[in-house]
Amino acid sequence: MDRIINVVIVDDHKILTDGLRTLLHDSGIAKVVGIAHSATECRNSIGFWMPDILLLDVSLPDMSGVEFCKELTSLYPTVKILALTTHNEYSVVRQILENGASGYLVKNAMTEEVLIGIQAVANGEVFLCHEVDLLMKKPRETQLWLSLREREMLKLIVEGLTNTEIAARIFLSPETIRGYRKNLLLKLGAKNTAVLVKIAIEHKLI
Amino acid sequence: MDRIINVVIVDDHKILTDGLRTLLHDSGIAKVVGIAHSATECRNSIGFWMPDILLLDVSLPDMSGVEFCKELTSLYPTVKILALTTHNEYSVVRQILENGASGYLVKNAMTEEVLIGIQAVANGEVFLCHEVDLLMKKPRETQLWLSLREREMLKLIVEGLTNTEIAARIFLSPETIRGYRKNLLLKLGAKNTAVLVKIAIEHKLI
DNA sequence: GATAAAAACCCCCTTTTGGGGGTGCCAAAG
DNA sequence: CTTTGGCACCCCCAAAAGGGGGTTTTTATC
Repeated sequence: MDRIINVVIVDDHKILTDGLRTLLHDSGIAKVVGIAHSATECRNSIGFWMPDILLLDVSLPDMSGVEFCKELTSLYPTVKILALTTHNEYSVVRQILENGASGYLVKNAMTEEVLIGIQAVANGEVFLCHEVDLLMKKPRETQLWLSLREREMLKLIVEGLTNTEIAARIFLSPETIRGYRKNLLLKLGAKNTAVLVKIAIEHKLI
Repeated sequence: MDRIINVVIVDDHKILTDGLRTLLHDSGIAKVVGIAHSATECRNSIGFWMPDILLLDVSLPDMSGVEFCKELTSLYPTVKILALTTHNEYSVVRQILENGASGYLVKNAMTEEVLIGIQAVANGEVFLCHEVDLLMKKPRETQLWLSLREREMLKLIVEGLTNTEIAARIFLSPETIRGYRKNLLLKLGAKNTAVLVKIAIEHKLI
């Protein structure tokens, strides 16, 4: 075993991608065969690169990293995706793992963890960096997790729609929307819409 | 001229700091004499490091980068601060430059721009990366800029306080708060509080 | 086949917000 | 010396949100 692992990095921070390329190269375990700074760039070259591992940032300039992850795993099932992001929010981790990622690293993890993670994922394992591992092991009740409908509702509330507008948009009774809104306030422990929006954005629930 | 420039990096993303250290070293123009992953870490060693340039991320885990920049420039006026961050928001750039930074780089700038920036700032110039330079040159009317009172108000609104609560907190008439609230909605082009909070957070006005 | 959770719906009543107007004071910039 | 912008204040009234209670159906999961 232990042949060199081919890696592609997708992240819009050129400083990070350039630095990481050097680091991986110097490590001897992996080689960066491609770098993309957006989903589009990646889409154009991935078929040619065909890496073993794809390091993916969730905050891409042109589309949601979660969406892109879903797209990649269905088009290229042999390419393992290792999320490498700034967020350590339960919601983000869970969403990207549900969409086909094989691992999750936060950017302030140790550099060695990146190497360990790449090797683990290349061997078919699922890898979570220490910090995220702890996060996922916490009892489920303490985590913020919303149903599909609730997330949809939250998005529309954050966009500033009133109950009646939301009702018209998704063909439901305004009373139903009111119910969801109240429940969201309760679930997220928000006093009013202002705090609700704040929590939604901070926890990347949208 | 052209002696090697001593640089310190303050950023909590260890992957970025490690990569950047290698990049700067390889460039031959600068040397990383210290790395800190938090304001506290930096505070403990800066007196010993005494670099020419300090690369500073605004989103530190333990305190606001803007505050920390202010602190550093007053304590160590000879150390030039070059902000290196993810944000290209007018408000963030303006605030950090007002607090003593000598330059501003966004993380998705070209790696070469970092080198150019470091050299420029070391020569006593003010350096803005291309993207930010364009941003600052845009006519002032198109930029979001709030007065001190307005920012204070916005913070309290985002925290979920009602007009009456804010009034009680800062000893003003509830009608005054109402006036500010209306004006904020107008200035930021928000339809209601939900959108106001969203814009405030996204543009880092708080 | 029970249990639980999500989804959709309803009423009463109070508080808060938002849209529209308006006033006056003071300091800095032109 | 006038204009502009920040700051503080006021009224009316309609719309929206929030606090409290409730019901039913469907859809998983055990």
